[in-house]
Amino acid sequence: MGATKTDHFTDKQNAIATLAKALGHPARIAIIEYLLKVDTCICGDIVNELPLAQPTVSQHLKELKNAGLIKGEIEGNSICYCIDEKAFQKLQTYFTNILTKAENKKSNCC
Amino acid sequence: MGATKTDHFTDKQNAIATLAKALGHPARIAIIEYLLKVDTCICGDIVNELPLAQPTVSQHLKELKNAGLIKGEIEGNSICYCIDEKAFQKLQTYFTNILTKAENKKSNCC
DNA sequence: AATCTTTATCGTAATATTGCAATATTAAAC
DNA sequence: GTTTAATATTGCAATATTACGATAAAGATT
Repeated sequence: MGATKTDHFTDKQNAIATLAKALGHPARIAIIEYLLKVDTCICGDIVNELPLAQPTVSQHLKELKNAGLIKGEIEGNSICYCIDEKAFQKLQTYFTNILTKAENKKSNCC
Repeated sequence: MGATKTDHFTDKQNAIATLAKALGHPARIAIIEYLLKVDTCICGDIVNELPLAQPTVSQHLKELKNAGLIKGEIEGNSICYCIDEKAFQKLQTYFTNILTKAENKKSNCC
């Protein structure tokens, strides 16, 4: 035991959970926010922005990339990391949907 | 080590990360979706809906409650669990904001 | 009051995550 | 080709999460 039983849930449920999980750490939220703050995508100074050691930041970046939340392209000897809008679009649509459904229920509910 | 360094990040970053983390498991996504599906909030059969043992489901419910994503009221000898819209509102607003910012950046970017 | 039903808690095993020092890799700069 | 700079990988310790059987708690039913 200890491992998540992903095969018992739908692909959609697993997909949303994966995205949410990747954002479930303040360092990764901070990375996303930093990527939005800087003007261009050529941003090789993420490490200096965060209170974490370089290998730790690298690992967080990898997780965000695996989840599809950011894209990374090699640009010379540094790397150009970017927000991947598609993933955030998915999340936003999902939550909008939840709110709509919750609103409709309101009448016969606590 | 192994513990998240929450004190190095802003309250807002930690708050969003906490909400995202709570949704970072397919069972908890499934619970939210089930709560939306049933007509009323008096729903004592969440356990039967999930492919997990009762203590496991109870634990997931507790985590969702701690994160503020659901509310639970004792209703006789069963419990009335409900979506807490405020938390989902926060998430939706957050992602809308991210998308807006990402859109503005698009020009001078990959 | 004995029993049933529903939910929570405890204890514990298996696994995953977090964080970093040390080291590797790779391309630019000299 | 050697050094420098930026990022990735490895290995490992500390901690957290996931899952469940056993048990407890508390109101409902008989």
